[in-house]
Amino acid sequence: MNDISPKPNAVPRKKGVTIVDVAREAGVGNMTVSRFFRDPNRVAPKTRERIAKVVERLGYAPSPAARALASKRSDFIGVVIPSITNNVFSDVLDGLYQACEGTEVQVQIGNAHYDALEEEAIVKSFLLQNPLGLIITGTQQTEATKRMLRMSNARVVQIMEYTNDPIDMIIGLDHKKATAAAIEHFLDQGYRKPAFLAARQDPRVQFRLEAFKNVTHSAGIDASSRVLITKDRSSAQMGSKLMADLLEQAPEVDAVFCNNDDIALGALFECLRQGVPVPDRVGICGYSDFEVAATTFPSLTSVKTNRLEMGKRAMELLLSAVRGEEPKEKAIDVGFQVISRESTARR
Amino acid sequence: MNDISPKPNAVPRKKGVTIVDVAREAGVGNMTVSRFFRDPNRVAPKTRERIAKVVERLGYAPSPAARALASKRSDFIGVVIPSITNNVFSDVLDGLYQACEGTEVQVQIGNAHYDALEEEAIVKSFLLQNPLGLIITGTQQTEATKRMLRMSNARVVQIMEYTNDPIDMIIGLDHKKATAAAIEHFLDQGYRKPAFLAARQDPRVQFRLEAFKNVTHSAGIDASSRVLITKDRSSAQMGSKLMADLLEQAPEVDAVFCNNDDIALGALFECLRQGVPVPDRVGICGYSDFEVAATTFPSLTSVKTNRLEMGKRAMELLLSAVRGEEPKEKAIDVGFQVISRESTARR
DNA sequence: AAGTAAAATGGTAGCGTTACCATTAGTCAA
DNA sequence: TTGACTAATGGTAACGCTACCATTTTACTT
Repeated sequence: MNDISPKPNAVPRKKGVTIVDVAREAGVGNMTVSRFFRDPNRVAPKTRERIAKVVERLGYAPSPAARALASKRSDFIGVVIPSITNNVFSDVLDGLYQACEGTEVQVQIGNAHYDALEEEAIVKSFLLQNPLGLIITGTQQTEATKRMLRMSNARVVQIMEYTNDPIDMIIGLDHKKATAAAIEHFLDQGYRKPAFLAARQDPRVQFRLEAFKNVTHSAGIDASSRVLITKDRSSAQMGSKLMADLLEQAPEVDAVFCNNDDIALGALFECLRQGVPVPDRVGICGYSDFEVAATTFPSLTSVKTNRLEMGKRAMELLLSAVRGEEPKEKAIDVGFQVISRESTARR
Repeated sequence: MNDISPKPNAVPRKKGVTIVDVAREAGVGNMTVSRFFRDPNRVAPKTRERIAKVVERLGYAPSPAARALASKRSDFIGVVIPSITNNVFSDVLDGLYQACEGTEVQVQIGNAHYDALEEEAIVKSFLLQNPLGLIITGTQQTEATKRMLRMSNARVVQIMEYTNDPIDMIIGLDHKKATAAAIEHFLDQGYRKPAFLAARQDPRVQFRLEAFKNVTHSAGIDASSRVLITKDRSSAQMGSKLMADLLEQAPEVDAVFCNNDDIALGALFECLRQGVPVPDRVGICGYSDFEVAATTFPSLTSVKTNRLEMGKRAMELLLSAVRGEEPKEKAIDVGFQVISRESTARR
């Protein structure tokens, strides 16, 4: 454990106005001032006004640390995601932040790097601080992580996936269904030799692969030689590389399902580079529906996963649970849409 | 101010092991245990070992809240950025997080939405918590913000820009120089009618525009009719739109400097769509050098801004300052590189 | 062995708030 | 007016740690 603590010579802050000063000036007890902040309508309107004035004049603001210590509760929400750079999560984050704007909650982000043990360590460190709640990605936590979360009294929202057996609450989508819909879209368009490109890091790739196998199998198609999965992280460059490999290994391919839009983007560029006509010779379907998908040429069919909404609702769910309003639904499916564009519009 | 505090019926956490328990079990005073965590080599090796064992056995971990209250100092670092979804910042964030991995600091992110007043509010709320330090984007803070920062005793690192007059410390690059280099690259390639596409939200656009004007002017070029700036946020779709507008308004254009790679990507696709040959008819240069730039077709010339490094070093700088090691350099220029690729490779 | 400086340790009083309960003021019906 | 209830308020003891300084050990000289 690296020691980051400031050396004794580091300057501490000046001391400020405390709740006691406010109470004295306003001619009330400190509990009343405390209440004024915690639950304003438990203090009489007149008193409220008086306190407000003093607070304003003195520039008082409650100390989060003292609050946390006295109440054994801090007002932050820990968010555990597997990557900060992956666009998928920045959209979710955006939603999370949007939903807690104007509230007093603080958000703290932990980056688990697609590693369940790192995730466990982050959760442990978060729980130590008695967070209001935690938001955590997926359902593949270690047993120890799940146990800690269950034993703690922090509320927990899992995101990105959907299951009816959440640790506490969950909001996400069914990646199998979403993938199945995409593959069926290929079949509808007359594609018969689909491929599957992915970066292994994301555990949700597994679900999607399963769905891919199921759907192709029921359609009497053997696509097993067209499944390419790298263990590197998802990126456009990796998409190009996978596409190049695919065209070499399985030149018969006529449709490519990419596990993320960056991979799809790379695949698309590789086709442009090699002069492979899209969508006629090869159809391409991405996953996530990044903003860029609508503007590529040809524009990119993708599975929209409503991440902004997911983030927003996850935070709302958590906040309402924290407030004591037990949500009617503890598992929410935000669904998906196959956005059909030019890259799969075979004539 | 929205009231997020849990209602009285919300469950507080179970009480845990305290420093006193550890001290008792280890047969030492609590100050020694406190030291054990704050500054291990101020306690004798034997004692240290004894404490370590008890800590392990009891599963003790210090309470951040109590620490913060008693020491008037908390161990978090506030990061203020103008957008979470903009890839530019996710790279910086990644660097920041990398650099504080393994340390005890917590990172808290505030999203200022490209709004100086919102930024001010965030800084205020951060300072209330006596952060170890703050990392803040750019140099365009309000006067009030700057004053608060100067008066507080939190260390501050500004990022993204470079100036020799930082609030405290700064690490970034000179966007004027970087832009000038890009435009000169255009001129070197024989382009004579450059254009400037941008989304106004980012204050650094202003610097880049200035450089664009200067360089074109000194080259005896009047490019004023080829400056297109939208106030919407930067995106590939916006890039396509701007490019389409540009081709209509100023068909003579032969080179396009885009203020961000997503805009460049959109512009590139628009050219593909309209059958405008890149780089022969029009050269395109992006800014930021996103990962995708290397894999587009044609591959995209871009100004690399070393954001990961910037993030890492910003955090390192801050941490060392916080530790009391006064950095020799309080203003660091991480520089840039014009990465020349196919999109400006005119024969 | 004694003397001195440095290293190691500990006692205690806060830090600024909230929980818990007790008390006082206010409201309304009879 | 009084009783009976509710609303409003306040006193005080934690909460778990660190700062400050005093004290005790240890290490090293001579």
